[in-house]
Order: sequence, then structure tokens, then C-alpha cells
Amino acid sequence: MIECQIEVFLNIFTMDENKLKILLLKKEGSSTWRLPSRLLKIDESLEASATKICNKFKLKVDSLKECHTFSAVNRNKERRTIAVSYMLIINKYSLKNYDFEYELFDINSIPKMAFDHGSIIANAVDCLKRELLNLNNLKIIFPADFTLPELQKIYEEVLNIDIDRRNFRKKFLPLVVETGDKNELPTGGRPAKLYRFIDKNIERNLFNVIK
Amino acid sequence: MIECQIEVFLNIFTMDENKLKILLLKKEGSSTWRLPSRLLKIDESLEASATKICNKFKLKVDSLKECHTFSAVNRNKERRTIAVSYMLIINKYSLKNYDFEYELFDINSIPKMAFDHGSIIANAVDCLKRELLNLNNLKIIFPADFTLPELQKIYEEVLNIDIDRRNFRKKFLPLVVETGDKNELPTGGRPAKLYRFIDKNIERNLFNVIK
DNA sequence: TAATTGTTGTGTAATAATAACACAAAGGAG
DNA sequence: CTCCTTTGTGTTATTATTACACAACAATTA
Repeated sequence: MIECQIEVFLNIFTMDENKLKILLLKKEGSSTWRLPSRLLKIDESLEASATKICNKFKLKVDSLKECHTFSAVNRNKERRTIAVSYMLIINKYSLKNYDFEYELFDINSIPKMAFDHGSIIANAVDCLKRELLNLNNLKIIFPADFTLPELQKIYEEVLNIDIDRRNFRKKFLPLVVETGDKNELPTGGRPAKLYRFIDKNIERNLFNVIK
Repeated sequence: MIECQIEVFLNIFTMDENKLKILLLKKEGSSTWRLPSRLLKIDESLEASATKICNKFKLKVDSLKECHTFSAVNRNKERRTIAVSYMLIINKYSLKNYDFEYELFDINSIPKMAFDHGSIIANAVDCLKRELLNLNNLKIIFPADFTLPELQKIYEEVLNIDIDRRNFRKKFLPLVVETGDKNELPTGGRPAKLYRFIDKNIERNLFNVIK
């Protein structure tokens, strides 16, 4: 039986300008950024608490997933504080304006963070990369009207490899359908066709298993 | 700031009689089984607490891994209790005799469990299956002197598929070396050769990624 | 309006991985 | 010595992956 506080952290990931980014907040007058968070109340579960953060930002909780629990004795000098970290994958058009300072940061360029938030993010980014290889999570980031080059860039970033454009298309074309439209935003070259994922659940893994 | 107790649960997995099993305990006079557990102390981290359970059983902590945090408000009627669950993969020869009732149960035949331990196990079994596809964890279960049929059975159980013996061997023979001995334990047929994994870290994934 | 620049879209052939398949060899039990 | 059970082995067909070059499209510039 111990007296402690339990923090819930939310790592909110999205695509922005063809990069994987995370939403961070800054308190007025502070020089460091921090993760959206909340203290667990006695009458709510961790998932309920994380959901309340999502609600505050008006974000769908579909992809909410626990990442890790941080419990180093001295992570808060003032009182014993245990942190449970969650990740949320949202699509690129969900972000609204808020009445506090926030910014999307490239996951490869995280700024100076308060307390141990930096290591919480590092852990969540690892979770994210595992989750993104699951097509169902990719569908959250790309609900509709994505281009194949955008999709390819995600795979290249997550797997940290270069992928041949023709081979990538060969693999993904059976999983998507053209919407008929083209990318309106100029990319400095030929505009890309827009796609959405086909409806049926794609059981076929992008990884091949021995049989 | 809440007053609560934090439980640490340990899901200890091993191979026994060619099956994946979990170590469960039973209190004297109780009709239900339970997971090895411990209450978090104010001056220890969750990992340290889980490690203390391992020490009690004289088990190596190499494979200790957090699975999930359980926080339903009513999971303990008497006081707010949050549970953090860990898994540990050990090799089949590690178990010693203890002064309390314990037993290895097939992960597909879990007995009636105390409280919500059943769902904690279900969650940990999912974690286990993901982890076992990582060769480094298989090496913990099979530190040496395993047979290829044993190894194949693990894959068949985890992936829930039947694998052709010849195709399996084709894939795994490059990753192992014969020890020169044969399985002493009779299996009712031709005794299998014993193998150990080759020393070098096997980076090559058993799953193929697009390039 | 023609040329330039940057990005997207497309097919084929070589190589590698996977899947499907049957019979002989080793040991134990009777 | 025969029967039973399990292990060990090779080849071929199929499928997936890799490597590779040029034309099409739109915006910008000359």
C-alpha cells in the first residue's frame, strides 16, 4: 500500500508534410516541451484517463494503445510518481486550434523535453514503428486520398530502407483503389494519383511466414 | 494523488513436454491458481520488484518484459489496485523445487484462476507469441541441445499452422549446428539429433521485408 | 510557347524464397 | 525379427523479390 500519483502520458502521432510527427505542448513561460498528460483519478481506469485526454483534443481513441509504464523511484523528486504512456495514431487532418502552445515535431528531431518525457517519447516511437507495419493502423493515418509516394515514404522511414518505387507499387496496388482524383497540392512535379485502401480487411501480411 | 496498491505479476513461460507452459502457484487451502506476484514497495521500481520475484525463483531476468498495466476501477473491491504484468521466458531445465504448491500449465489449458489473473495470462500469452518469433528469445528457451522437431513444434503452436518438416529444416539448418549427440529421451521413434544455435547474432529476419 | 526541372507512373527479366511432395533410416516395443 | 513411430533427406513447380530505365505530367523559367 503506497501513496503515489499516477501520470498518464499520450504520444499523439500523425503525418505532416510527409513526415511522422508527434504533438507536443509547451506551458506558458516554460523553455521545455512536454507530452499531453493527466493525473489518474481514483475513480477512473488508465484507459478512461487517456481517453479523457483524447476527448480534450477531440481525437478518436480507436488507435489508443499502451506503450510502457515508467516507475524509476526518482523520476519525480517530490513524490513517488508512476507514469503510464500511451500512443495514439491520428490522421493528418484532425488537428484543431487550441488555446495553448502546441507544435508537431518530426519524430527524428524531438526538442528539449521536461523531466523524462524525452525517454517516454523514445519508447513510444519504437512502439509506433511496430504498429505502423500493421495495415490497420496505416489506415488510420491514411483514411482516404493518399498518394502511393506518401505511403512509400512512411515505409522507408519506419523500416529505415530505400524502396524501389516500382516494386513498392507492385506490392501495394492490389490493396488500394484509385479515387479518380489527383493530388491538388503541388509537389514540384507530376501530380500523384489519389488512392484509398480497399474495403475488405487485408489479412495477407506484408511479411511472409514459413508454411 | 491517490492512495493505491500496485501489484506486479509475473508470467513465467517455459517449454515442457514439447508444450509452451506457464508457472502457476496455489495458496494452501485455495481452490484457484494464481500468478506469482508482489506488491510494489515505495522505494523500488516496477522492474526491481519484478526482479525480486525472479530472484525468489532463482530465475534469470534476461527476458523480463512488461506486458500490460491493468487498472479497472473495480478489479479489487477492497482497495484501488493497479497491476503491472511482466513476462519471463526461461529454459526448460531451470525449475527447482519450492516449498509451496506450483505447477506448469499448458498455455492452452489454463485452470480456474483467482481474481482477474485469467485475463492477465491471456494478455501475456499474446505477448509471448510475439516475442517468440524473435530468435533471441527462442535461444533462451533453447539454450542448447534442442532438436529441430521441438523447435518446429513451437513455431507451429505460435503461428498456429502446420509446417512441412523438410521446408522447416531447409530454413533453420543454416542457423544451427549439430552438437554430435542424439536425444536421449525416447520419443517412440528414431532419436533426433541435438542442435544449438550458431554463435553469431542472427540478424536475418524469419520474415521477409520489402526492399 | 518552348525548354527545363522535379516528381510520378510503368514492365520485364534474373534471382531467391516458398510450397508441395514420398520414402528410407533409426530406435523401441512386442 | 517384425511392427510402429518418429526423424532425416532432395527435387521441382510456383511465387515473391530484386534490379533496372524511360516516358508522362504539371509547374516554372527562359
